[in-house]
Amino acid sequence: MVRYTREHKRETRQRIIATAGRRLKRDGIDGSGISTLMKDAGLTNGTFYAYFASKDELVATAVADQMRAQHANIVARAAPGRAGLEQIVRWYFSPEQRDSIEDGCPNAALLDEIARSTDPTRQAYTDGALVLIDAFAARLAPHDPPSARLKALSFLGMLAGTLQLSRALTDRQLADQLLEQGIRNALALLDADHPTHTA
Amino acid sequence: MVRYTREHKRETRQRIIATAGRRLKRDGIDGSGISTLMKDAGLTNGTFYAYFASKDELVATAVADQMRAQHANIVARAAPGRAGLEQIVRWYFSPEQRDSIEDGCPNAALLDEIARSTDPTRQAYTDGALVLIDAFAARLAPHDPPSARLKALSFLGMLAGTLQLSRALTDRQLADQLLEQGIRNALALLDADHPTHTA
DNA sequence: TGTACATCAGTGAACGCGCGTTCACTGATGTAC
DNA sequence: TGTACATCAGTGAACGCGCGTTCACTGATGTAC
Repeated sequence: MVRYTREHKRETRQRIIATAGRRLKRDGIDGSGISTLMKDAGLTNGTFYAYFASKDELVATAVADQMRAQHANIVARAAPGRAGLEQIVRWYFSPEQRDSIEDGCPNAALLDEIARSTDPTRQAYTDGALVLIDAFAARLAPHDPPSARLKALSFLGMLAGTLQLSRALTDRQLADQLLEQGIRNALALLDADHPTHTA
Repeated sequence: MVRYTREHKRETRQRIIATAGRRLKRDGIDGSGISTLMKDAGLTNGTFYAYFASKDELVATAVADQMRAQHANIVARAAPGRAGLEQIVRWYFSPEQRDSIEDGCPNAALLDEIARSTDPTRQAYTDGALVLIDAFAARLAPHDPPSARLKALSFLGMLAGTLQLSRALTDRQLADQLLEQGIRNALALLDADHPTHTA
């Protein structure tokens, strides 16, 4: 077994970040302890500080990683133009993605906790969100992406809030209907003319 | 001083619920301890269980109270029809309401934590949300409110998600621009034709 | 009206537990000679 | 090539602390006679 190599340690670190991302989305930031986070990665609590200076640092790193993964796996893989955005919307508002919080969108799972977090975490989130919305904007206005940035940003907020609401409701049928309504609203927003942000 | 009366105890209970609502919105559910919640109401931790069977019960009660207050203070006081909804939107997306989390909207402050909560809390939230959206629907479609329920529900999700996002971003200017874009999107949603929910 | 007693809102210390963090230690691996 | 040693990923117990919850107690108020 390869152990005392930089590669091994990098892989272990990456594994901690990835499993922490899932756990944080599932149980929340305050709801996830170091011991649990390390156990998820197959390790004990003691070795945590060989990888991160504090829980805060792991949280910020995991949030950044989750946003990056969201971009790489979902957004960057979608078709160009409006068709890609419609793909994303339909995936986003599917009952499957709503019900699998661990594998789902970090925005919907953590947004209000991130707003309460320390600066490094909020900064990591902001950086990740900017990458996401640039990819949205490029599909909204291929000729002039910057003009669509605000629309892309509000689009992200709408997606996350609607999904959170669908997750919070105890009335399953209503929650499902909300997802369908979310698709209609999102498509309408995409098709609406957008004013340039200097207007 | 009046002490050993039902009234006194009811008032104290109401005070705990009200201050807890503010604290929960500020620090989150997992981030607020019993001692702090009681100290906020001018009491010590020991007497908590004379008022509530568990933290869970207080959380569910405080969420219900916050939703009720949101309805009574903001929504029910708004003008009838579209004008009232526009009032609400402009208040909701004002920088003041975004920056005063304690006094602000419980949906935006707690939605993802509520989605992770126990059934009583999710039920309390759902009940409160239904009252809110019925008031929205009555203004969206005064002639036939039920036809506008889903639109009203998605409207709530959009409001909460956009506000959360504006709170999470570290780029203040972008966060402010998002609020303005939120107003535009919300008004556009209000003005769009809505299909009946049976269509 | 005055006094003895019952009521009960509220106190504050304690319970076991898990938190974030620290640290002495282990033992498999890599390296030097 | 074989052996002694250095390295270091990982362990597991412990730190002080705050958590949710329990409980014996206090003392001001209300009630009975």
